[in-house]
Amino acid sequence: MPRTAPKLIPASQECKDCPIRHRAVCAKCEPDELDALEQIKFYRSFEAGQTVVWAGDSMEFVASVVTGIGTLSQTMEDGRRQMVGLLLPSDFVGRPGRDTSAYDVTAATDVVMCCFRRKPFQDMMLRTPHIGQRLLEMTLDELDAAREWMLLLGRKTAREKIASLLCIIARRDASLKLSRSGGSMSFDLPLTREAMSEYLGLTLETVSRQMSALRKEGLIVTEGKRHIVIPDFDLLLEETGDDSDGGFLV
Amino acid sequence: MPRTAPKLIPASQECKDCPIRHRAVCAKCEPDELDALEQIKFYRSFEAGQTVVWAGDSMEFVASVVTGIGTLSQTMEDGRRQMVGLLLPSDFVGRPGRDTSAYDVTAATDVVMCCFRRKPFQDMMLRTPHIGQRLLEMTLDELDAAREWMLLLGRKTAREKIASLLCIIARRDASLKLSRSGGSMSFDLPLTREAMSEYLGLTLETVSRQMSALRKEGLIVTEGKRHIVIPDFDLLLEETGDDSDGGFLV
DNA sequence: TTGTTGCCTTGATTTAGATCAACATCCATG
DNA sequence: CATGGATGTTGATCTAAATCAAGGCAACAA
Repeated sequence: MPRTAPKLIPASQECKDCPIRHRAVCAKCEPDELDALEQIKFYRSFEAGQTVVWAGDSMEFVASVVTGIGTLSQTMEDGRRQMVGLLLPSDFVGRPGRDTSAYDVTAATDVVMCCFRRKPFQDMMLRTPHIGQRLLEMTLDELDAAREWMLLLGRKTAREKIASLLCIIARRDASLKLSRSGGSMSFDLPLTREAMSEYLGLTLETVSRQMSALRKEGLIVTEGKRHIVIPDFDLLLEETGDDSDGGFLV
Repeated sequence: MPRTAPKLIPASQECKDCPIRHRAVCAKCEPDELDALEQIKFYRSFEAGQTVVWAGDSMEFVASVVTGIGTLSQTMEDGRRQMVGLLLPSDFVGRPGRDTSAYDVTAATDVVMCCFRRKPFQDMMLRTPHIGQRLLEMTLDELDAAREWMLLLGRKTAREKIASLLCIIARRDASLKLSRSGGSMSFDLPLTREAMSEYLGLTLETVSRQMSALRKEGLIVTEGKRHIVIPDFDLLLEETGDDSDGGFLV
């Protein structure tokens, strides 16, 4: 599938003077622009499970995830919940021009965010077109990801959903590029079974059962509840129902 | 839900000299920018059911829908299909910077598109920041719509899905603003039962059954297969499972 | 007029995943 | 080191939607 993977700015283009390299917003920043960003920037950290903002609450900043993993979710009146966004390091949170959050934003693991006060950030976007251009790129990538996710929600079986989620996390979690060797890779699942079920549009029981099934068949190996080893990534990929080429693997 | 409705540019800001008012891309255009757009613009029309491009095919233009309704769909190897985008007049098609279509683009009704050659359009975006800004706005709106759609696919019942789709079309189809009177409105369904099922992640039999159920209960009235009358919009809205305020109703 | 074709509807049956329920494991804490 | 709460697993049963199957109806062509 032709989904474009979120582009990471090559290290050579990062803002070296920037204490944290918030690649999301200042990939091409000039010194004066960087100064301006510094002026309106602050950090916030959240513990695993903590809510960053509730849907409908006012949000006086936009932010970029520095470390950890967050989620965006929608809740129906009767409590049914669907995750609609997964936030990984360098992902952008918040919509310039909107002053309340459209979604519940939650820290799945401990999270550090680099925040920018919203109003001055918006002003800066007007003066600095490449920030908007970068944001457009990122938003288009997110839209592609959302559409891939819609296929998963609408048409995949529970087994395919689980395999897809594991492959998505394995692919996107930069931390485990290191622990990859041969066809095998391993990582810590950043999501509880409940969070996985909210991601996939399933119940947590079904998630648990399918995880057990994949384990029994040797497609995954678990160490404790959360640590996952994928002995053969291509084998797991075949269970996702996606085109064999993997499409958006980069 | 705080989804922002796609913003239509007020008539006062439209390009009066532009034969079709492709509001999507030239809301604030200066005369010289308008000229540049005219240079790279052409029209194409498609019959209902015709495919505009297949996923993976090269697409040498980006476009704005002038009239009619189109769809974006993804297909799995075994033929399972999921619609991932609905294109209504003024919606934008194609991704600047990408030369092949990520999705099957299909005309649901007869469609006219205002196309711009991709390369020059991209060049123009670099020179003309407000086009990019407008595109960012539109992409963020689409992302919100996609996330609403994810909630529908992941968590709603068949009945709620059908009610939601009818409300979405009723709300977005500008043509029927006119046929609204009191709480009732009516319109021609632009989708076949099969297309509805691809939108909703259901089978066409389930779509048909739920339509019949809503008809029997008087929530909708049908004239022929395709013409729908909604006697009381609020009553139908209650069947969608969404928050009572409707959220993104404008 | 009589096929033929494309949509749509309805009925009978099956099934994947939900729901209800019990129990296991792992910590953190008094 | 017992206690309690959060998290995860597994089993039994139920059900919403899928699947399989048969027709209906309008448009159109021979």
